[in-house]
Amino acid sequence: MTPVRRGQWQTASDVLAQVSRQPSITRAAVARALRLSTGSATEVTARLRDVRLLTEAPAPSQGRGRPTTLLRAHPQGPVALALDLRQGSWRSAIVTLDGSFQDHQSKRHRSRRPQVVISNLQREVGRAHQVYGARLRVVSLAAPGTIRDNRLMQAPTLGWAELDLETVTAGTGLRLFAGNDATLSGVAEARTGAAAGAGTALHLIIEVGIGGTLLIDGVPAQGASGAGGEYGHMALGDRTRICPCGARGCWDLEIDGRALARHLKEAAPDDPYAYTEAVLQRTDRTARRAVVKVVAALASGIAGLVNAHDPDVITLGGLAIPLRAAAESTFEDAYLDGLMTFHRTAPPPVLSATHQPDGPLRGAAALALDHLTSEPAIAAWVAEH
Amino acid sequence: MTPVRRGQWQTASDVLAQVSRQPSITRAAVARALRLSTGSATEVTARLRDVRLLTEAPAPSQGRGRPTTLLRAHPQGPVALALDLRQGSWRSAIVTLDGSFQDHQSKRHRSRRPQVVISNLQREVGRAHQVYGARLRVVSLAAPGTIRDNRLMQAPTLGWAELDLETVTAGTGLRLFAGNDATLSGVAEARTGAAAGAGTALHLIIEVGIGGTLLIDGVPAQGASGAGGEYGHMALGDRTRICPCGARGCWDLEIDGRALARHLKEAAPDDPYAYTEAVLQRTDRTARRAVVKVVAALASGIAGLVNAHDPDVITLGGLAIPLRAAAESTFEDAYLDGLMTFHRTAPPPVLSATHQPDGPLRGAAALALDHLTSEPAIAAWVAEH
DNA sequence: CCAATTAAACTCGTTCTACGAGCATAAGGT
DNA sequence: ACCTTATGCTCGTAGAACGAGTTTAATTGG
Repeated sequence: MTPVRRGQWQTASDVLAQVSRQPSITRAAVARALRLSTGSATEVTARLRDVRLLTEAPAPSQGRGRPTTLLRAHPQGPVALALDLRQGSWRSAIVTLDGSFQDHQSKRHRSRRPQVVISNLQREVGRAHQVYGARLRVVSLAAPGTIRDNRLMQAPTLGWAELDLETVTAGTGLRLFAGNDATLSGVAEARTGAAAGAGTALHLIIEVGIGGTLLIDGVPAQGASGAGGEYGHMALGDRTRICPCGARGCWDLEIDGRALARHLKEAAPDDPYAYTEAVLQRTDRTARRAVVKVVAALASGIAGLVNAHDPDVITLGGLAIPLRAAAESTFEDAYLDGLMTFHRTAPPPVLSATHQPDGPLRGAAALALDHLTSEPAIAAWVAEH
Repeated sequence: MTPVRRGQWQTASDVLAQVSRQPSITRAAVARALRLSTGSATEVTARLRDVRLLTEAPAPSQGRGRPTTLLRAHPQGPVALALDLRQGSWRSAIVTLDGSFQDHQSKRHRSRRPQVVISNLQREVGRAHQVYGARLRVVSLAAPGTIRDNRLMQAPTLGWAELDLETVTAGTGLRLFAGNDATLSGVAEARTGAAAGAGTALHLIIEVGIGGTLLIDGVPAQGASGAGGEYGHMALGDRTRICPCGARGCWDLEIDGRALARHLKEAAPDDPYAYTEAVLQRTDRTARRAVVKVVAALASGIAGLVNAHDPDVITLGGLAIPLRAAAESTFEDAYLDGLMTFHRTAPPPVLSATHQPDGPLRGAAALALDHLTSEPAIAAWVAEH
């Protein structure tokens, strides 16, 4: 029997991780990045070719010297299915080892009943399973709600009760990675978006309430059961207000359409997202004043999180971007005002997310690829070939 | 020339990490924990003995079977110097690879002037350098203040201005790891204290204000420049109050002696720590009421952090322990009240820190050992022998 | 158009870690 | 005394990665 040596596919795994993070990276670039000798590079790529994980294509020559090759996913290599469940629609894509999407599609929900939506997802998993067979290794799913150990605990946007998401892959034997959509869009930003390369990044996204995640070297701090990142439920607001989450004074209630409606003395909106967009269109002074209050609450909350976590960069998504844009100077003032003095000389930049609508799907794909490129997954794949 | 193979001392490093975390662990236990074959265990320990990193001593027999050996630090092996700078005193200890302390001492400051204190630390480093020579590899320092890239940015407890801590090891060529005392005591808890084994742990300590850290697998989330963990400077409090840190509404101002004094309508205390202890002694209703308010602010803030980070466990240190004990039911109520509903069925336990006065020094030692047991450090040590 | 230059790939012998299988050893139990 | 059990030791084997030397495929410049 072949001895399964500790670290047997270590370098191979590192190479694949590089490839998945920087699609169409060259072999020479990988070798440089991992400080591999040319001999080792030759050997490891040959091995990866043999087991149908990578293929090589001649790279366009870049000046003098022997041209290098582009590392691509093998046409018979392993794939993952990434799913993004949204309020009004869902998306799916097959991801290959080089991080590229195939069969990318987006469909509207005909019914929003959990059973219907989940069975649509199941059907998609089943289809991918049929088309790709043993090449399909793992399914990852982004969902708009609090997720704990692959269970959807609360999803106010969808209006769903607690729900086991494992049913999506039930019967296929495929491993599922379910994650919060805000968390996963944070992963996308930290890997290939506005926070790329940051050691510590904070991602915040406003839709209904605020969600987000702290990312350390591109890895989200998901907590004990994966339910981390509910920054909207810290008591940064008015303690007399009760949040649907069960707690009081939640930040959530200060920074979205519900807060705008309160400031405008209007009834609580059914769809706080659309309501916020509508208020942002208005130019009257009352509306502007409401927006300013919300933006100040957003910025000072962010400042507190900067004090707490000292990130290299903060990325904003969803309504946080237009909100901030609508009151740029308010944002800046409240942000600086909330920072500890020593942070003020070089405050971490607050950037707009670059992956906008694709964030959750990209992030889900990234986590799936982390799994595909892990040593055990490679070893398992090799054992089958 | 010997090829420096990737992962050359990988297993050796793993073994040393085990030894440093569980002093007087047996060789057989290490082999089991790392899933090493007996052959590999024999080989790796022999290698570590050869390079003077470990020694073996016969272990007391534990029932049937051939008795195993205890792995101990080699008497000529590498050591680290751990320092803990406090308000009224400082401590030092030499740490060996098995995590045990030698030359543990504690001295009061004669003067608290930065120059005097720092030169005392320098002298201690110099002494250790003379006594241990090339065996001394690294110095780690815990300090009560915000630390960024080995600079002390603000230290309200000490009353010091910004200060470069690198001077402590200047001239010796030794690498310094400086860290916030609350962060380091969190490391101690997560490694060998009340949060041992927790994947995600939150440590909070009240002295003057509140400090702490989020720990993921025992590693503190220190942020971009190491200044992370300032949870006391999130705006959980009254926005009209200005904090010495420069921000407003800081949680800090709600949970220590300053808050108690406000509630009691007394003047802001010079020494909020001692003041808190004094108020905790009092049994009159006014004092009790003030304590209750502070405890509620503490507990609901903690609940918000639980929502945000979903830790397995929270550990409390410093005055947080007697404060909570003084109003146990208030704490419990406010804690549960601030949690999102789904957390309430099994809220993460809030435990008292077990390392109490030694926390920062233990944590500093732990981080120093992380460095000593790292592959590059081992390779460097081996190259010299 | 043919060197010269350059960067990268390939070949090969070597080193080193870790493995597994089998054997040896030191305790407790009968 | 002999069995059982847990552990340590020996040894042959395999795989990964290295370095040095060689080859290859591009650009550049005469």
